[in-house]
Amino acid sequence: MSPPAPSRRRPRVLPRRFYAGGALEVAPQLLNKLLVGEGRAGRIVEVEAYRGSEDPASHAFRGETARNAVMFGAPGHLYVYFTYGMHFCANVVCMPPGVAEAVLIRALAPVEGVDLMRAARPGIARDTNLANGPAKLCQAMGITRAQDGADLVTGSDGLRVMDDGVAPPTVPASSGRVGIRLASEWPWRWWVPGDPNVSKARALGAARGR
DNA sequence: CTTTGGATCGTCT
DNA sequence: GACGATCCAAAGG
Repeated sequence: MSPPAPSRRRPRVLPRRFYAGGALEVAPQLLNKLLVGEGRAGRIVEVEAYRGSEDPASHAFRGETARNAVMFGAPGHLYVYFTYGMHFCANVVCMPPGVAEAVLIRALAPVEGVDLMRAARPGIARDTNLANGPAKLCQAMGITRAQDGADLVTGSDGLRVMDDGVAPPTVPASSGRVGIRLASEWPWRWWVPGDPNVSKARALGAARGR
């Protein structure tokens, strides 16, 4: 009898074709992948899908502007936006140029460079509070509008998404999307069941999973 | 533990 | 001129 195969292997960059499909397929597949950069790495444990023209909650719903231009570009790039006058949030762009779909990364489990994440978020006591929210993880990873458009496949801007062999959950937990008014009931939020780094959503309707 | 309000400014109407 | 794909501290149970 040999022991069970280890779930981790040397991390590999996800290929461009990983992002070729729609946000609804890519989002749950991104769970347990690694966001790597700036000497830091975090495992993606919570995501949300946004679909441009068919989704009234999407930044791309009303067409292309200077802010959301990256969403209309090639897949595998990072769309970073500024909101609430002080926060950044990061999305992975899906689908071919001209079709604006993206996956918002909502939470990371810190994996590497925790000291750097702490330095970027002074005053945070517990590791599970370093990146358990879309703006928190940008702060922890050092992501700002300077990384808008970063290519996550070539890593030319210092950021990559990698696969270390940990599979996505067979049955991810899901619920409606957080913090939006229109179409908030659409079940396009997914997370790794039971992970302590998943964000604490404010008042949210019945969630499935855990 | 939960609830509430303030911070702060780019973006689009 | 209004409103966020949010976070945090403070106050109450």
